[in-house]
Amino acid sequence: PPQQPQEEEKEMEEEEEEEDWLRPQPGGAAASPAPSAGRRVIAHLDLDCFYAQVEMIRHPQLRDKPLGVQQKNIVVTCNYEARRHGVKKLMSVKDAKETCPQLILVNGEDLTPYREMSYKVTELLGEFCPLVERLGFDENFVDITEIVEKRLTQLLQSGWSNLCVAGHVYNDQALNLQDTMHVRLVIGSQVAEELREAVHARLGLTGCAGVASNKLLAKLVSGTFKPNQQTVLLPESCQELIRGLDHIQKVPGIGYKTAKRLEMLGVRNVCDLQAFPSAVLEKELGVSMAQRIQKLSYGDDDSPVTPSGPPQSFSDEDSFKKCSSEVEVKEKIEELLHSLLDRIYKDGRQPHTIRLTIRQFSSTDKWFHRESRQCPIPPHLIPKFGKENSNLISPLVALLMKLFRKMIDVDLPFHLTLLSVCFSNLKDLPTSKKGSIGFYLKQMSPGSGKPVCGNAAKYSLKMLSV
DNA sequence: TGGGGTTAT
DNA sequence: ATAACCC
Repeated sequence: PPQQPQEEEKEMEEEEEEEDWLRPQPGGAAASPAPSAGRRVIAHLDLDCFYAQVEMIRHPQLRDKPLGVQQKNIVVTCNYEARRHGVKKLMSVKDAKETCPQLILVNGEDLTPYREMSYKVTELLGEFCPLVERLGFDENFVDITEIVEKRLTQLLQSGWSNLCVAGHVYNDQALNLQDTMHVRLVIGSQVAEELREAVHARLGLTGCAGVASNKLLAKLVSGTFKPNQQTVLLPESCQELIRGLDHIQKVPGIGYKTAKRLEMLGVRNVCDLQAFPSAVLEKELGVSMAQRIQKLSYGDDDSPVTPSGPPQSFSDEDSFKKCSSEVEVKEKIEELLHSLLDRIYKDGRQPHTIRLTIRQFSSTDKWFHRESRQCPIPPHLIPKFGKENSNLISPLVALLMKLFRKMIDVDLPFHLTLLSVCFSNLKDLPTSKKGSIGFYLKQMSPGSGKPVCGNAAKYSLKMLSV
């Protein structure tokens, strides 16, 4: 049973109100807790080899065979059977076939099935809790603080009985149920297990979860036990986790460029970054970046879980060996537009900006150097996005070709290796003159019994606050 | 090395 | 518009 509340003096801070009863023991090991841990409980969910899992659902007969997902000349991911045979993520098709001749490859250049399943996962998590943030197609952060808080209250009322951690505890650290944060994180591990079970039961997908007091730590800890397992990080093991990273680029938020700049300063690992003089770092990287990444190096991350909501942009791209004539460009652009218009139609919102991106061949500087031009979509075209309108294609192609000529002098030879079209600045459909949300939600398309606007209706609660 | 995404400047 | 970051 829990200790009784201790009727001691009110402390100077108004920070802790109802939980003086669970303070760490004065004699207890006061190892370094996560800085600014607060009392949040964050779960990070990371689906196992996501594209390969989706393909195994689409083709059940391939489930027990070594399976890879191919885009162009690359095996972008593969199932665990293939990994047992030595196939790695982002291996070239040639290497993969040599490593594992029985490897079965499916083409994954069209992301539609993955995108759809990805949003199903995010929406499912959204049923548990409103604070769900997507990271790519296969990861989600969930701020489960409120769920944990509710269960903690219930637990206190109903008596203690047995509180059990779900899954692994990082570093096998012993639990101290006198510590309120330990209790919260244990409850968090139970919630995370329920999230994973729901994703598996409803969508047939497995994945890993990490539970910790912030996003950085939750993400780092989720990978400790790898397929289909979960791990909770207790604050005292924070330094072990973060210092265990062998290179600074493994810290989420420190990418390729920043890692190179840090290396030039002699900063190679997380300990180096922790110990590096702040003033020097600030002069080198700017105050904001310097302070942020140095906090990250201590496992300190106060960034909130920001609900992603519907996508802010829709893009479609294709890469190729060579595209060197205007006619070819036009053909590729038309292809990209067809699938994009379909996606935008299903979303229900209207884009107000269009962008064309290209990559020009260069022997050095292999795949950097993309350029783009964007412009507003002419107002008279915008209403046409609501309908199944193929006559949008030609004005949009014309617009995109204008953007193309702003980047490329078509009278000179050129060599493109990528084209990409992006629609952004998405706005909800204007509300009808009748004006009410009810009217809006009841709009049906002629044939089906479904609302005209999928996501617009789905996310229409947002309109109430406008 | 693919085909996506986001935010900051 | 680009550059950085994420998957």
